[in-house]
Amino acid sequence: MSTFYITTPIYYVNDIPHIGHAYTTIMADAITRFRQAEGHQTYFLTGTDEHGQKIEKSAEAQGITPKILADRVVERFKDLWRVLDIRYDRFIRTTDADHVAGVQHLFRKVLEKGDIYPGDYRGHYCVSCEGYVPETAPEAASGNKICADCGKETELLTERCYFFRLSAYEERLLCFYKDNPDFIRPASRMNEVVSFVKMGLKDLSITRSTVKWGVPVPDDPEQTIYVWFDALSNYITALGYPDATADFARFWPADLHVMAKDILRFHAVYWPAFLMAADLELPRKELIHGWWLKDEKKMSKSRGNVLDPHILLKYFPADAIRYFLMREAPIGADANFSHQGFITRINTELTNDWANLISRVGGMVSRYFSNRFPGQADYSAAEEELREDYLELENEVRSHFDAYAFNRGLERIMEYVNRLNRYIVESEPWKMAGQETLQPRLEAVLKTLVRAILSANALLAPVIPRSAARVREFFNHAGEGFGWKDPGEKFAVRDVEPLFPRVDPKQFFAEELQDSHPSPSPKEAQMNEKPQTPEGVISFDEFKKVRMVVARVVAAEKVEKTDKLLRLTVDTDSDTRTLVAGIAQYYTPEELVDRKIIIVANLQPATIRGIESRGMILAASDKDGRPYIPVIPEETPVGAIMR
RNA sequence: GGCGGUGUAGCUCAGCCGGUAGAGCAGUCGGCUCAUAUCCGAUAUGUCGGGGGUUCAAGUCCCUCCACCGCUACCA
Repeated sequence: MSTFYITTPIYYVNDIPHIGHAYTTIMADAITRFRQAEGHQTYFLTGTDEHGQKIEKSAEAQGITPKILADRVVERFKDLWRVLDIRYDRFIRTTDADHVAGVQHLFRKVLEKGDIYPGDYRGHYCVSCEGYVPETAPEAASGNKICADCGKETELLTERCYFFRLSAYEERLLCFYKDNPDFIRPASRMNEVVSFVKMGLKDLSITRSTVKWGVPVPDDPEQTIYVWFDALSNYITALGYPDATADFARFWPADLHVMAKDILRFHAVYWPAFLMAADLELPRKELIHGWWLKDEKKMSKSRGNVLDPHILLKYFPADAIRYFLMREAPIGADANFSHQGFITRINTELTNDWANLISRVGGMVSRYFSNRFPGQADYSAAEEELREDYLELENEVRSHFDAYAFNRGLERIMEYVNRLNRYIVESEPWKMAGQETLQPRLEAVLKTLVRAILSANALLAPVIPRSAARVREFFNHAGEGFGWKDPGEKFAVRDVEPLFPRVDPKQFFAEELQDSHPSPSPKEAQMNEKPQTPEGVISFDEFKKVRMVVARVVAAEKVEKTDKLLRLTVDTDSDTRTLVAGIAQYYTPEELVDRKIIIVANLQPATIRGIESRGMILAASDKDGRPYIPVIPEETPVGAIMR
């Protein structure tokens, strides 16, 4: 029997589960169920990443141990997976003893091989946050980086740690990508990976002495193993690595790692390199999906636009959420989540088309045959056509699902559902009902509909398993595999109950979005007929958000190795700040010094050419992009606000 | 700047190896009554981002420009 090993990332317990976690996990679950229906023996792994400084600190803040903190969050994940009908084989935690042992073994093995070596890590360390900031962080005038969390300057720190010899794997990785062009799906992501590796790989520091909450380095208890070496290893330790367990032999290498695009590099570059270093086989494929956006923006805790699946679960069954997420988003692209879109999709496709089809067919079988077919059906070409259409549908849907294009597959299934609804209207069974001679025809029509429903139901089952099981119950059919369903000529059915009760959009928006979602998207606001400023017009309040002040240029210099950039130091009265402007081709530093200009003072800082630019200079721009800096009357005080 | 992607009906998107535009939703009109006020049919709207080129024929190939997005070591 062929096997299929699939994983989600392990989720960081610093965050409580949200729709993004749900998306990845539902996708993996649907794929698992699909592979099962195809006859594969599957192993589905998910879990949590529990180590690291953030956990250490937030546990400290709550006055509990990191493990207790993790235990609590883990329960929330498991609860959500239970509610969403996620059927995993193992929920691994990086604090599991076998994982810890496995990571240590892996570390030791690569160390002995020589691809892990001790060295010094130099980084920009934030004392108050007790952590390193990334190289991409903005830089202060002193040359030190600025910590994104607290805004304080960092200091350059050197600490002893272990490095992984990632640089040695550049060629081998590129070869691997070349030989396995399908390794990363969708293909566009593969290009990103290849170009990243081609730019050159630096060795990776994989341990920390500043972090205590982690897997200790074997024989060097001062050090703990840092995030990625620890976390990625879960995919093999879950199967029993380093022991030659039956699971490991049967399921490794993984057939599919599913993840969101933000952790692509770690899975597509670091992970294969680690495995090569350990002489292990590489995963076969990695499926990268996009993000769910809210109001066109990435959901984030700080933005407060995170979508909690529990709100939807109050109104809709888990299958509705599963269906929507799989149906709505194209394979690798970001998708926008809107409640309006959600309700419309569920009400039209699942309620009106699919559930109502089942309801009307079930109703007729009950009324006209008392739920039991006599077995005297008189079939015509129309019924045979329905069967043939189904077989064609199944081929297409399976190949879509095989390519993980669930949106396409589900779309095709709905076409078939529409086809069935049309068939009912065309055959007009209610007109046959009263006529004795047409009973065999009526039986043929309804039976064929039940068969078609059961068949389509099997295709839907990986995505909406719970309602699929109910449909099987309604029609007394146990088989979960694919194919044209034939329960026999004399089969009996049960009474059918509503599958996806209609949710009234008005009620949903009135009750739910008011309390739980203080800022509905513009579209939804319009649905609620709230007043809106006309397109292209901003309100006075919106205008007031922009803080423009008069500033005096204290110093100006060209940014080295650029043609267009000037680095300006300006005095705004309340502070002195640096900003970068792309005006060097038209203005010399000399003519700007001491001049008064207008700057946007509350613009989000950006790092340009390694310089943090806090604000932007206001200038008119002609169609060629040439800037014209307005002249400010000499007597204007520095710090004056424009309005 | 480099590499990649996207730009098609009001909205969300299909359109493979080129043959004079499609679906769903929303809108309008009509039909049915078995069904969760559900279903079925018909129907308006598009210079397929702009410009140029190849071709008998181009959303579909080539060039170029614009906008937006992703990765990345630079024009806020």
